[in-house]
Amino acid sequence: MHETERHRIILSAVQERPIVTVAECVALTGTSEATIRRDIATLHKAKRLRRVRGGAEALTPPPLPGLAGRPFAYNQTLHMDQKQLIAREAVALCDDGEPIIINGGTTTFQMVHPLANRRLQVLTNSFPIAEHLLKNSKNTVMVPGGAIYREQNIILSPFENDMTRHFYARRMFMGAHGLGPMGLMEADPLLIQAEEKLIDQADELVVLVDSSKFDNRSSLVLCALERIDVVITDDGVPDRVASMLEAAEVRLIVAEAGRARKTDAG
Amino acid sequence: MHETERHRIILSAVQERPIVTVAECVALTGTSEATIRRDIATLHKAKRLRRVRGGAEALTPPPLPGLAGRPFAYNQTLHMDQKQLIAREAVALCDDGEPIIINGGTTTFQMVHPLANRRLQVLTNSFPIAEHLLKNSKNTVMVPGGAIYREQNIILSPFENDMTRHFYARRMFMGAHGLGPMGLMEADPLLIQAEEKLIDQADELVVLVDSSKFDNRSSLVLCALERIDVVITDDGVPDRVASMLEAAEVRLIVAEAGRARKTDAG
DNA sequence: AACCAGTTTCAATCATATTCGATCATTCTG
DNA sequence: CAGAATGATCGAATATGATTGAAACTGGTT
Repeated sequence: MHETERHRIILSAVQERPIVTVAECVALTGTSEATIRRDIATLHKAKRLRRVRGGAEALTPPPLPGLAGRPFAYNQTLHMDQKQLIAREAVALCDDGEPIIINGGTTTFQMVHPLANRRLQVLTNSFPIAEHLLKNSKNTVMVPGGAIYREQNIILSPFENDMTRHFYARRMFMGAHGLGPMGLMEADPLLIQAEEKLIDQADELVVLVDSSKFDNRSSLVLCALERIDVVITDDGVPDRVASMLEAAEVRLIVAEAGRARKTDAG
Repeated sequence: MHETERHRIILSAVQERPIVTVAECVALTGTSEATIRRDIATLHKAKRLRRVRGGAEALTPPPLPGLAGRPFAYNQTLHMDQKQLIAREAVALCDDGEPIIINGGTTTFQMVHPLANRRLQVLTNSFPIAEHLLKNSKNTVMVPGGAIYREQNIILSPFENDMTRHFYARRMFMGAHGLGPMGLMEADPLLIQAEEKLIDQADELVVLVDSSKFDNRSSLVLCALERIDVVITDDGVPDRVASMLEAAEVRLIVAEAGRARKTDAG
């Protein structure tokens, strides 16, 4: 067995489990302990894994997750102020008691704060949103069934017949990776799949995008502009976008910093 | 068991409760006190937790203005040691890669710690279990769809056709309110409903009950003894119960404190 | 408060088991 | 046959578990 082949095996093994022992690698490759040690040492120097006593572990950094999911936590920090303003407008559209759907994403996640003292029926495929609303609010929280994807932080079922089909909401709220003349765009096929399951389950489709999203392009188009009912964005929205939306008969809400928004909920 | 595995388990445990004792960690990992002390000292120096007399506490003070599930949090404190031992035996039954079902409950919740460094496919209707496994392990986590009930901390769908029907597991693990000649008993109708949905979706039905449960009576019988394949309990199990289970051809596993359990998994 | 048992927890030590690193013999490849 | 990769061996380094005496905490009494 060649060196690179062993390396490939070791690396794949180390990603399957939290830790692989030298003995396991020996069994896996049919070579000797000494060789495996040498391989692990090499891979360690090449920063492809971390060497620990007894074996090796994946390089995936400190597993101290405040919120589940690293890419999610990272995105959290971008354009926070705009996202919060936008989310506030979104929640302001809702009346207590109403059923709504919140699709996963970092922008929609910001809705949890204005939702804290409301009483809605919320269906969400976002695990962090469900978690937060459950712990910090009195809203009714529902989730679709399925596997929980760590990276995207969403719950997605491979099956047609799930909880989703039985739920019909007043509004569905979703973020997006981009918004342009072709329509609503996503970067991740998994998100497309998740959104398609929910998109027809509400009267009104409300899209939350901060103005940086108008420049984003992506190969995956979720739906045409005409399918959208409302777009909420910040005051950085260019005129061309505003008229594009108007042409498609999309209601445009611009969330501005100054505007005092009463939550109405009590 | 390797150092990093223990660290993972200790860190996962410390996030669940304001404090974990050395003894709890010993039970959780099957190692000695000395080792746990050394681990805690190491993690303390690495600023991953705070060392206190008797054990360790999380750095992030209290994440709980404890809205989520008070009765749950309360039950958490009862018979902890037995529950942890029992849970450890339960996890020891599983092989990596296997699909299993974990029904919600405070005893089954303890399975999350030995599961921390395993790689199984876990379907659970318990929101806290899903949350913890998602954050502190690499297991595949799946949930059924439905509303999340705060008091019981479970996800329950009113509909017949959900995710559940498509999942078939090697084993289903569940706790119970009581176990007697009539069979398995629950106190809460909601739990009965949740359990009925899952009970037929696995080869083997494994029941986790500490010995105090053998005295409990309740009006709601979930199933007969004969339906159960394995019962895991602590060494306080009375002889009459042991023979009762034997007569019903139920395999009885007694979790004992001393027994070192090697995880064998990786 | 201060004191005193009794208990629990801690730190240090040592024996043992495991793992590592270096060395050298062997095998493979061209 | 040369050169590299691999396997085996063995002393060194490290991790672990048990033991033990010191230190800290507990509750009750004066």
